Amino acid sequence: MTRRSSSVSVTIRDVAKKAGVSVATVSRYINRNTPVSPKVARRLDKVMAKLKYVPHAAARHLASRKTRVIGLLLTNIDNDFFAPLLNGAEQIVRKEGYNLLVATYHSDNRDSLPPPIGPHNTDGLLVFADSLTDDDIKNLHTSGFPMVLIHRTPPDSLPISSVTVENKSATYKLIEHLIVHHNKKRILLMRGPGHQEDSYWRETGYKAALEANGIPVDEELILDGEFERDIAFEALSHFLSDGRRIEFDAVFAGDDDAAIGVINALSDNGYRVPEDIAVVGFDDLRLSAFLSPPLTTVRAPTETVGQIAAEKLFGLLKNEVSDGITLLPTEIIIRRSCGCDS
Amino acid sequence: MTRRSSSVSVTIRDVAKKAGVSVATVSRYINRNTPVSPKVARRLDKVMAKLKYVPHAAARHLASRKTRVIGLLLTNIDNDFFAPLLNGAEQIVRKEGYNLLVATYHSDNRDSLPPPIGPHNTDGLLVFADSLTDDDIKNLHTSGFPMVLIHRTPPDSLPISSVTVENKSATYKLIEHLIVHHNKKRILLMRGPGHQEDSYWRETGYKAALEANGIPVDEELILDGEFERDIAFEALSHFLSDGRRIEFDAVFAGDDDAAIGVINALSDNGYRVPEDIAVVGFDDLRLSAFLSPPLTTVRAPTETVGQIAAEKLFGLLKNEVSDGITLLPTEIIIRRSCGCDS
DNA sequence: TGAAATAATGTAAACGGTTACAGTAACCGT
DNA sequence: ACGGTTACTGTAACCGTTTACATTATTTCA
Repeated sequence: MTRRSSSVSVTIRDVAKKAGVSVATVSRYINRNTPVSPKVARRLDKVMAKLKYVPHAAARHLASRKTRVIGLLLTNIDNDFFAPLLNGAEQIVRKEGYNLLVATYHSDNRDSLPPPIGPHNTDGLLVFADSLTDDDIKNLHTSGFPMVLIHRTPPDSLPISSVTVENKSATYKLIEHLIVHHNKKRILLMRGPGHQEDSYWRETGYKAALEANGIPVDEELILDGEFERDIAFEALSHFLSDGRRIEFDAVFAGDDDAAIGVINALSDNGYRVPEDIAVVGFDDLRLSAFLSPPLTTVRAPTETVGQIAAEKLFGLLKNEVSDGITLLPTEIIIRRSCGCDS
Repeated sequence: MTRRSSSVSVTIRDVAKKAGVSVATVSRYINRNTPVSPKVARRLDKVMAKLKYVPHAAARHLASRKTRVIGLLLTNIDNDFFAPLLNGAEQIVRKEGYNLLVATYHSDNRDSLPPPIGPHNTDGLLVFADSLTDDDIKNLHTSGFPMVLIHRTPPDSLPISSVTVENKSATYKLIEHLIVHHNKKRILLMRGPGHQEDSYWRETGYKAALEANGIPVDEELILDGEFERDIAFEALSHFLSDGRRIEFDAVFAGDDDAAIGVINALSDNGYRVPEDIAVVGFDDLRLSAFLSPPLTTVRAPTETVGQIAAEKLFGLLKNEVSDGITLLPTEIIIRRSCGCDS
């Protein structure tokens, strides 16, 4: 027994020597890129098994200039929205025999460190929303680095692959449902994060629906919910305890996570949902059907987004050309929080 | 403009030449391990910024024999249980300037590939439950590879760090609550995955509580829920539609995810929760307080588990000795699904 | 049968860093 | 003024693969 752990120190040379061939042959057999005689193949199988040889990833990466790793850059993890996204991406990555490096970062962090993942440690990047600035994205793109954007479109209409979901018309339908089926006229909006596209298009859909139905947009009914449960809770609680007592009869929470905060704030203040105030969300999280009341929302195919984004990235790695932006359809899901009894 | 992307091909030698120093000096400055004169330091800062130099991770790994990556091996991702775990781990990993490689694997996959992450591409591993077999773990341990187990204890009482949560006494209290406060006598158990320790201890706690209260354990009241919503739903639906109509008045679902399946199966079959059947879970997922009815469960500090596990792993990397198994406390959370009106 | 084509293998130079070892320059105390 | 520190800096070997190129063994076919 030597001092060093065997599994870490057995190299391709050990295998080559023991099998009586050159390292090149071993390498070729491992990578299956040049045929090797059946005799040698069998011998190598045995030797590698006996020695428990595992190729050293870094050496491989250095020599081949491929990491066999793809990176997923998120703005945050602690939100039930991200689990299906990650899951979808991981499925494809695993199927392709790659590894997945997951990191959180936000383009606001300008002062601090550069993104922890990029060309130096991955073969390609899945970039969620505002995890990177437009400039970061442009730089990566001009350097030819494979990348697909998630829930955002490319800056300057650059030909960068992107997959996102339809926000505006789904929101429009959702708000119109509130107006025509439930006769709501004072619908409060919990806006999402400032620069996020989902946020922008949902707000646009909201305003379009109001206007199309002759309801003026009242800026006093627009709060910042940031697509986060706690922030939405605080924002609405503050709004409710504010002396001004502004009337409203429904809330579009921006997303389902914020909707939970909204429902909480409402019930803490003695409002019943949906009898007093209707609440609707967006995303259709796994939990949304099980809330009390079950949440009327928009179904976004988040796991599929993760899968398609990863598939596109692998397409890029295989030198296929970027196929532009994929907009996945969404559908409104009527449950009880809007006042329906389905 | 050259053909190759500049950001990928600028090496430490380019920096050294342009700054008029040797590559060793550049390396030393980057790694801050040997002091460098202030003059040179300033020059290097400028040159590296101008050239947009980013050290090539693989080359670094190969030379230093450190990857600055830690691996998280899960059995699956698509369960709200894993988001906080991942989040906790990622926080610590980021704080330490490391990267996180996430993979799913299961020790059942014996036929197929070896685990995608290990000594060849990480400096240490966070191993969740049964993602690895006992043998895999023993091998890694004898080779001296840093590793901390999550939600499982070491095989053969080996001195491997481990962090998990208290299952048995919490379950005991939960079941006893059903018996003494709600007078339940026929409590159905949805068992978790076969070899998982959480599963074992929860079943043990369940049986101990029944016996301590003079209720015989009835194997007919034990179903396999696998800690998964859909499986629990199917198992219970099948049980209910089975001709035998076995009586029961409460369900311990094993975990909260399964509890959702249980509640669904029950209401699909015309039972009211908790009036007809009480339901309790385990984990206290983010969503559990918002279910209808709000779920009585056990709070497990999953995000903290992720943090502590990662911290322990970094301790190991800094050559601290394994500090054995950490058992985090759990507490029962009474809400309405057990029949209480809190 | 022998030249040409084909298949399998070997040799050795990268890949881009780290670090042991060996210098050199400046400083210090006597 | 000089030996001994101290503080940086440089040279070059090495980390474990891949792969271009060279070489050898085996077929193929006129």
